[in-house]
Order: sequence, then C-alpha cells, then structure tokens
Amino acid sequence: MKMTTKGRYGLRAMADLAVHHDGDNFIPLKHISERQHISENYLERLMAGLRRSGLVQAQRGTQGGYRLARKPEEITVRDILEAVREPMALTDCVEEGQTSCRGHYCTSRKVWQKMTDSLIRMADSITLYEMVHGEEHDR
Amino acid sequence: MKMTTKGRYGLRAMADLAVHHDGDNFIPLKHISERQHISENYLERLMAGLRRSGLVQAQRGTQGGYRLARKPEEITVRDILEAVREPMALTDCVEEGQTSCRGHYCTSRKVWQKMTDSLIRMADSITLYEMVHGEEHDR
DNA sequence: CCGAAAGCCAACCAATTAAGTAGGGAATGA
DNA sequence: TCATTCCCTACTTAATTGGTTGGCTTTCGG
Repeated sequence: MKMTTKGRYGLRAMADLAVHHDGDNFIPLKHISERQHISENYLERLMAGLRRSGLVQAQRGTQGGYRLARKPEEITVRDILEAVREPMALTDCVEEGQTSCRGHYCTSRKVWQKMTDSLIRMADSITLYEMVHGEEHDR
Repeated sequence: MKMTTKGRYGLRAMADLAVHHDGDNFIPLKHISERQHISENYLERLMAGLRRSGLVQAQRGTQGGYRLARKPEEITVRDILEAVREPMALTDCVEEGQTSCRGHYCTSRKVWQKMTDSLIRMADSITLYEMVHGEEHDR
C-alpha cells in the first residue's frame, strides 16, 4: 500500500510549477528536474500525463516549458494522481468497472471499498493551492 | 497505491477463521487454504505474523491448527494489516519514526500524511465482526 | 513408543512491475 | 538556421512480489 514515484514525483512537479510560476511564462522541465532532483527524462513522462489530462500547458522551443493550465485552487491532489496514473483503487476488485470479484468470501471487498473511498475523498478535498500554502484546518 | 496479497490474503484468512470457528477447536491451515484458494505455504507465512501479533493462536500436532485469539469485535482491520506487514504509510516519509524527509520542497509530505491518516482511521474503525456480518452504517 | 498430522522456519526462485536511460524527432523563437 | 525545448518509443536495470522447496519440531492417538 505504498505510493509509487509516479504519484510522489507528480505532486512535487506540480507544486514546483505552482511555487515558481512566473506570470504567463513557461518553466522549462530542466529547472524543475534540477530543483526537485528528479531525472529529466523520467519527469518528462509524468508531464505527458499531466498535459493530456489538461492540468498543464506545454510550449516547445526556446523560452518553452510548462505552466499550470488552471489556477492552483482548481486542481486537486486527486486530479494529479489520476493524471500520472497512480491508481487510487487499493485493489483491482474495487476498480472502476468491476462489479464483483470471485463472489464467494468477498466480505473483504467492502473493506477495500471503504478504504479506497476515504482515500479518494481526502485526495479530492486537497487543492494544489492549499498544498503549497500549507492550510492547516483539520478535515 | 495498491494493496499487496499480504493484506488481501491476511484479511481473507482472518474472515475465514471468524466464519468457520468451532468452539475452542483449531482449524488446520489446510482447510483455510483450500476454501480460500491460497497456497498453504504462502498462507503459513502470513499466519506467522498474525500469531506473533497475538491475533491468532496456533496448536501443533494432530487436531492442531489456528483459531482467533480474541473476539472478532476486538480485532480491527488495522490490527490485521499491521500483523501481516502490509505497510499503512503511503510513503516512507510518513512512516513511524521519520520526522522529516529531505526538508526542501516537502509540501507533499503533509498531503501523504493526511491521506495515510484517513486510511488508518478507516482501518481502525472496522472490526472483523463487522466485516463478516456486513454492517452497513456509513462512516 | 511410534508415526502421522499438523505448525514452524529459512533459503531459494521466477515473474512482474517500477524506475531509470538512450536517443531521435518535431516545433518554436531568436 | 540553429539552439532550445517538448515529444515519443524502445530498451535496460533494479526491486518487489508471490510462490516453492524442504527440513525441523511439536503433539496426540494408538
């Protein structure tokens, strides 16, 4: 039940973009990669997911790079995790589309469902804005 | 962020013990393994963890096997997951003992902490009894 | 006392997945 | 036109998971 680097790096990259944004300018991946100590090549793949999900915009060429496509308060942790393909479902049997697993003895399934739900609710309730500004009211 | 077989099998084994308990008698691993379609050898290792954590009692020899060491209402999902070493902390940086990770840019850490907490709270609130009796009040 | 039925345990192995690397292409702006 | 930067595919390595082998010990019935 560990987060993979996809989720961890993805969140850090987005936080970096939020913190170092500079008007409408684009931030080259190289800078993020250096600040976050994440291999540029690997980060690139994560950015592809973030771009396809419409969380960031990219610009090629000189002065190119990435920037947030929406305001930080309109991007949730869940958005990010799904964009980088960090699966939120704790088991395959509670995955989207799945209705029931092997039937017998799946009392466990209800437990995984509840735990997954609570995870998703939490990820949904935290925005990138709150993340970088460290809001502290309990949930 | 997927559960491993440790957690999944562990929960199923415990549910099996709860459902098929038979007074003070012990249930041989073989039966659980057959009912749950889990390799006996692999299950064995999980039972070792459950035993060390005091969730089940074992008895060797003829008529031996396993049985719950406490009442199902006194065993939580969290107890089980920890006993089989399914880590509850979503990242290493929110693991027990860790106070801070690499310092800079660890805005993410607070997020992982919150998500881990919500997971643990949920796992703590579900007992084996509720699990096998399918209680349905929302949490 | 003997032997079958169980649990106990350490070492090993295979398959899968995660993580990281290499390298070429295409757009963009100075 | 050239340096810069994103874009994409294929490959490689490392780690973890899931499972197996096999021998040992305890216990109890006969």
